[in-house]
Amino acid sequence: MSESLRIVPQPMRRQVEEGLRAAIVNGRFAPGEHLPDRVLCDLFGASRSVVREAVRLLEAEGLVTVQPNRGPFVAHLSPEEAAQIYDVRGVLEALAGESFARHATDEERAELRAVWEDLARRGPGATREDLLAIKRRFYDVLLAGARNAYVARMLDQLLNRNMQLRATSLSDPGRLAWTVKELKRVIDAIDRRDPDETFTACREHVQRAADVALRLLAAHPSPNAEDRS
Amino acid sequence: MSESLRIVPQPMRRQVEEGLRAAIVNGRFAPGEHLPDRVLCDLFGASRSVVREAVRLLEAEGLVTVQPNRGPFVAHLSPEEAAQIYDVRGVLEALAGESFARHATDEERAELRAVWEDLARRGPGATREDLLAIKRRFYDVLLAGARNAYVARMLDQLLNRNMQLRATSLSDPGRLAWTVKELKRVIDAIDRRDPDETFTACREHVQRAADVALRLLAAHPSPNAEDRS
DNA sequence: CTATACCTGATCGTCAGTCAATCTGACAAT
DNA sequence: ATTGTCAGATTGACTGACGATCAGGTATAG
Repeated sequence: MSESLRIVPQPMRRQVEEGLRAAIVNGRFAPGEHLPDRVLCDLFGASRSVVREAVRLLEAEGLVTVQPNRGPFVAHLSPEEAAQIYDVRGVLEALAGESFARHATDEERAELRAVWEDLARRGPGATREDLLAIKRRFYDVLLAGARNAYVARMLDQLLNRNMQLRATSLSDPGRLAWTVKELKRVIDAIDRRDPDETFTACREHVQRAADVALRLLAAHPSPNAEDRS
Repeated sequence: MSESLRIVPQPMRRQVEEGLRAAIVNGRFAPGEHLPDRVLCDLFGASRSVVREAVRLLEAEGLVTVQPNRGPFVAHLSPEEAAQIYDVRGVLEALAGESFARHATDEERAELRAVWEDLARRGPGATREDLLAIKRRFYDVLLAGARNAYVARMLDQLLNRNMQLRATSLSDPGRLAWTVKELKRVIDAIDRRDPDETFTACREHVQRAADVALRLLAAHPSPNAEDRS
């Protein structure tokens, strides 16, 4: 575990990238909104070069779509895309869990259980932000113990991509209790050092979350979906 | 299936991006090689802006690593990274197969089987390029029938990332016969409309390929691995 | 002879300005 | 109502420039 003490300069490009990503996943820009270079430039106080490079990265992540000669737009999330994302999330999270069950240290297992207990203590009065923060910690511990940088990177992207959906499904009353129960199955399988059961438990957990989220999405039919014919 | 007749301009940025990616995965640049902006500029006849944007994308794909103030280098592939990539490939390919078994049309199933038969007809005298081309067609058909753009994009990236390894493992004598046999299990499961068995068969196929590739990698210990202490 | 200090060239990160191509929207003409 | 045209805005791409940073070699001190 050689901790790198090297300090890495944070280029302005990365600040713009992270700022823009945060603004999108937190909903400060509405889906479909137009983000011309000009406004991004004086919003971040950067030149067009760095803004354009940052936008390219977010385009590769799927957070913005760039129409030729029209510029970047905040990406929509269609129900079909959402379902696809949940499918991929399912197998990646399952792999992460399986890997965690194989490779994590005892400390990491204990920490994961601690995060779960933190979540289980929450009553129905917990705010969305609290729940998202705890879930984020859960993922951080899980991915750290999984010893696989690729699954971590890809899962991060997918979690960003459907952040809005996660927020709405987490606010569904009664979902919290099910989440806690499903994650208990994951934790227990991990403690039993049972990778296969962990895999299955993780995948089914995501599948349940997908069912809730997609049901809500069908009920609330796409708040800002100007469809492009 | 509304075919879009819209013509899309191919920006110069994309040409540079694809050209550079092809050059790297085909081994025209050695791992660890330094690719300064300057040489890329007059190699592609483009300006620094577009070269830099293209390099950013390849950095996000993991094909190049950019050291601050030193520029882009062709990425190395350590044995640990290779193993991680194969793990992720396993679950993604399994998901693709499972999805194909669920959603593909009869025509697509027939085409997948045709590609497999094409592969099975090859004797041990087949060239690496031929085998890679057939395998590429197999993936194209599989991903098209899986109806999931995300798994397609991510799997594409991973296949590019470890192209060198795939080439070496495909050239291993006797590997072809095993590949054909493993893929037959996949095809048969698909024809039986058995998503679960397809999932397992795909994942085990990738696992076997990983075993061969990583064994070769351990024998041929990293041809160009100047390790950075 | 070794080790430190220093200098120099190369490269990156960023910026500002320019130019052509293209899209949008409105307005005019048929 | 449809078509044609024009002005403004925006993108795609290029160029030149400047300071900051790093690698490598050279000179100097011990």
